[in-house]
Amino acid sequence: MDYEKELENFLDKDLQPITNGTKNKILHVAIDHFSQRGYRGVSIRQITRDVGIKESSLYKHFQNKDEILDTIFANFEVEVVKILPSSEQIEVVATSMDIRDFLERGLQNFVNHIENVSMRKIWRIIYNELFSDQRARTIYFETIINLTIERVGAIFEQMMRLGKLPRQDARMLSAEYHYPVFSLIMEYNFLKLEGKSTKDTEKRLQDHIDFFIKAVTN
Amino acid sequence: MDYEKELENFLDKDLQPITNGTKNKILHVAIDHFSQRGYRGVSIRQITRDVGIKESSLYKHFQNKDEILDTIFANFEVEVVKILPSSEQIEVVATSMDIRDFLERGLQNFVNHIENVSMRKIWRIIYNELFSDQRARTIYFETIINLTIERVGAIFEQMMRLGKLPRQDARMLSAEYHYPVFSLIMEYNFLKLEGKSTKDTEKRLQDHIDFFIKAVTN
DNA sequence: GTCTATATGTCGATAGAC
DNA sequence: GTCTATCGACATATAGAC
Repeated sequence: MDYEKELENFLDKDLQPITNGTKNKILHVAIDHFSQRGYRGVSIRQITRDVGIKESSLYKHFQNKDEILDTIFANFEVEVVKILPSSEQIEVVATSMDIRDFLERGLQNFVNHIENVSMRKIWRIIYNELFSDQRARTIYFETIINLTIERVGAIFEQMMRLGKLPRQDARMLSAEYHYPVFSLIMEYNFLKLEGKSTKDTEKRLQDHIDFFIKAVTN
Repeated sequence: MDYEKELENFLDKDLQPITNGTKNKILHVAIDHFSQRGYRGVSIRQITRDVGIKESSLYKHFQNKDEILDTIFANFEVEVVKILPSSEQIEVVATSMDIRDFLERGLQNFVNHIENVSMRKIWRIIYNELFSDQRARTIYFETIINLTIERVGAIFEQMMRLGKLPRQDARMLSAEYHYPVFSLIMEYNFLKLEGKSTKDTEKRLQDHIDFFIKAVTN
């Protein structure tokens, strides 16, 4: 179960697949270092040393240090959007699942996503750069938080129409569900960072689902 | 109402008041810079330039760069503990207030705290250094999150004994209340950083209190 | 696309005069 | 407790040979 996946090949910042092995390796090494010491705390020297090339060679693959981070963020955004329900799925999901199945399925999707070591590292980079990098802020607040709340809110709304949920402000309800989830995910990421057990956090996530369903359905 | 306070004088890392004007000014300038570009992103040169002294003079006040951050964190911890209900207050608070008054009073305490510009900047430093500084992690997760949940949980428990709340897991309830609050506070801090309006966030905080009270009392 | 060599700048910290 | 002057390390990035 603790089988940990890794992204093998990345996309470049224009979302074209990277076939060059060295370029892929640069990204792997950079992700590893950035996630541990932050973008500013990592030098081109350290990256190229671990890749096994000289500093000047790196500039054949990336124009500058910032383009490496750009590429990492582009890959992250592609992956993170995959775990959200798409607009086309609203109808079928709201019809075929009850509220508990839906929430637990969503959580499981996320757990699968975060079991990918590369993804978990990029999550840390995002947190790390929130205050110093506008791109990280945009991904976190607009893509992760707001888009998630909005998409799930649309499903809640459809469930209300189908009588599966009492009528109320669907977006607000989605926010109430997700804010604790985002906090706990952050906690989860930090515990993983320190190699500690995440069992408590996983239990709290489960408790939260229970609390939420109880609060929402009576 | 938008009168913004500032901490005038700091404590040194052993919590003794700092009377030296230059040393206080170094801390003010350092807080300002660290909060904008992170600890690593700020040089001693930049700090001393804005203080109006030479680099070598700074070392008469602090042994090294890290001791500046140490001092900032020590001051923050002192201030942040002040907004939590103390163990002695549990009894009287649980007796004299109902759940809504208590939550709104707590929120108001926090808003007062964060209206202090210095404090808000140090909040940003804490967020910024969460992944790279163990001290920041400890303050955030142990002092801010866990201690808050625990103290408020104790008050919830006492309210349950007094019949002001239905009996249930008090600590879990406190966590359910606080996780959205922490998320929204983080959002609030980022909006302030970008000079944007925090009205939506304040409304969501209010909505959350309403949702929580409704969920808890029926 | 890799290398050697180097340009140019910034960093934290110290020595020692006043 | 302020200053001038400086050290040694490390940063990003480029030129040009192969």
